Amino acid sequence: MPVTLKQLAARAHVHPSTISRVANHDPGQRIAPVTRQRIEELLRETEYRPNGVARGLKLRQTLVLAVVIPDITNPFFAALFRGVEDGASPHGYNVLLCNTDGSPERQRSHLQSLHARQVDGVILASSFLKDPAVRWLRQQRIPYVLVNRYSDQAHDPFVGSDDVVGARLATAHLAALGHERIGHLAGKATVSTGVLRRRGYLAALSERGLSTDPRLVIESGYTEEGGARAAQQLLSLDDRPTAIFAVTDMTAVGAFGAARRMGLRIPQDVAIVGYNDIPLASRMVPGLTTVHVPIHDFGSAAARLLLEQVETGEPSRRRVIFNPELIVRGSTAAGAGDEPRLPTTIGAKLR
Amino acid sequence: MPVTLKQLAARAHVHPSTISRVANHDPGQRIAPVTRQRIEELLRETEYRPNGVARGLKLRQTLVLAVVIPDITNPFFAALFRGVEDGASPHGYNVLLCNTDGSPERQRSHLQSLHARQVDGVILASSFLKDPAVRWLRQQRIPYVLVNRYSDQAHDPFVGSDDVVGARLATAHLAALGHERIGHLAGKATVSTGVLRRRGYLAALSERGLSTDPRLVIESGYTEEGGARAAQQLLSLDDRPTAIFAVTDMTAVGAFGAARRMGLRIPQDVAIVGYNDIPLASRMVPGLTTVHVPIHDFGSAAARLLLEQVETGEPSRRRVIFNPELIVRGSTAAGAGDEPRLPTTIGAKLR
DNA sequence: TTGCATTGAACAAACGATTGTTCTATCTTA
DNA sequence: TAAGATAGAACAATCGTTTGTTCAATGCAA
Repeated sequence: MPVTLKQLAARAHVHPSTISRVANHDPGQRIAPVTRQRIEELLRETEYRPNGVARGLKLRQTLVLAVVIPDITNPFFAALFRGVEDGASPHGYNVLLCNTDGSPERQRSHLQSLHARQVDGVILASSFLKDPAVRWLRQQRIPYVLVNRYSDQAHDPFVGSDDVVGARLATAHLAALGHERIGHLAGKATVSTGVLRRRGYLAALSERGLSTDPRLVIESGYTEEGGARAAQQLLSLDDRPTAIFAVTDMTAVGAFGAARRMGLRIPQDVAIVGYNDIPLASRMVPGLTTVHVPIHDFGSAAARLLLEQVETGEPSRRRVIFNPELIVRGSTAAGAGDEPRLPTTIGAKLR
Repeated sequence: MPVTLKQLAARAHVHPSTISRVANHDPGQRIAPVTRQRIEELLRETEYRPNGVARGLKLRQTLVLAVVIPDITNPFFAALFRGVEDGASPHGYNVLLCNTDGSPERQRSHLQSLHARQVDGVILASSFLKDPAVRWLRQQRIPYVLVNRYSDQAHDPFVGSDDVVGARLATAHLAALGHERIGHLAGKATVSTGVLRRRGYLAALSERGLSTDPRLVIESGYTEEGGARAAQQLLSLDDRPTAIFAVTDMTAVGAFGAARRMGLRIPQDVAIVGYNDIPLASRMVPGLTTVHVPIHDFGSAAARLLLEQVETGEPSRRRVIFNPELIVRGSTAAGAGDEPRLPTTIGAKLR
């Protein structure tokens, strides 16, 4: 068992509060220099560390944050988590990770558990539009930040990118390549990214004067399996699209698989664009054209916004929006672009 | 603020301990049925949940576990974490995630922080051979389980596979294909997987009567960048190897990139085998031949072993060893194997 | 020498829950 | 009816820290 204040107090023949004050450099109370030195020596010697649980109870601050996401095996969320940890860890915080698999019930139950544990704040990347869980967080006065997906309630603190712009970028790119039938693997109507990226897709089409055949939009969700299923459906149409904009890279990966299984070449028979630019995107063959967003920065920015609230005690309504950026790779550029463009310096970050 | 026992006690005109006993179904004390009902109704109505921090302090049990790994963006560790969460979550545990980036200092500092937080147990997948941190865990009587890597101290509880067998499988496969110069991207000499897989590699070579040219073994570490660097070095030799066994899939992915940049075809010019069978392996083109281990099961088995210790209060020395299994894909099988074999049913798990 | 600051440390009350012990009615039984 | 058993609930200590308050001892000035 770790040493406690009381034990140290006994050894030093002082009151526990005196030890506590020395350990915390309490500015409000004078300690005799000689006593201070004696106690500091003792603290070093015994490697005293205050019990975090007791501290949490007394101070109502646990130094624990939580990240709630659909699934950590999705590389997007893995990178996001690293961003959060890298942002929070230097401030002494530890981070709990909760996977919801997209289930509102699991999200709800995780949040309740986190609340009972008195975590200092929650970073939520699995929220829905009009999510009751978000209302609940607000009601309970639990500091929180929404990431990537927002809930359409009055100004939640949020970190993400402009999904409409990103989706328009992707779709316009396909149109510029001459594609006239462009399909969309859509996210869910209950999730902001689903709605907004679909909106961006439609906007780009109408800006180009292209028809918006509703059969070209199929809901795929956000998994590889969903992407494969939806892409297969799309590519089985009589007049199948020659290009597909997928709501995320993982669904695009599913589309890759489906196209391959159907004997279609990428990009000659069907061009594919994803969203997020996860590390996997650049490693696909051909490389996946996608909309780059700074995933790691999402995480660290969210951590900043959250810690801000924790420290001030005030809820924030700040939003941090990053600019999405189109990265063109082989999955849309025929010919030389068939292979991902590789940097010549080994170890350089692939895009 | 969540409602407390004291507040409920005031509302129900009873003592807090009575509420606590009802809430916990305390078998040691009789509660009048009428009182019980009244209180149960109150608990439901107010959605009372005991404060986890206070509970942790009193019971010396926080219902929090921690997973310590090098890097969650490595798909191997992401899958491992899911296994742990899936194993621990149904028992009411939340899980902290700590990334060390392979640094012993960061590992050490994380463990100390976790100890101060009184986590109930630690799953450590970043340990070194003769790791002082492991000794420390043992000394502090913190329940722990080592995963994937072991530390060569007396029988730590451990979950993993037989690395020598797996590496021999991989290397023998290459030899059976006729390769005579087989290189190895080796892990570190300070890590069990590094030592054991190298041993398996050497064993397979000598069993086949193949020479063991020391220049064919280059330490790559466990990152993609390290794999790329080491592979480039290996493939620049005058008489370069025609096959490479990489210590992990991520280093194999690095080797893929290096080979490509050097204009070498896989598997015609150089065959590559990895280890772990991360999801990415089956998506490479060509598919990566690799040694399959049940990563998710590693995690859930580790959770089981850990909870066992937590609940009995006794340290365990149990070891769970899974059988590694060779998965042959296009990166070693020329011709038809050039493309990964894809299942016909969409949504089936790719191997 | 008395009185009053000032210094330095002890005291004590939380934080919220758990649990062994004690207390007070009510009920049995002789 | 008095004594003892029993049911049901209150009491109180505890987990380890933090922090406002009190207290004792010393110093200084009048």
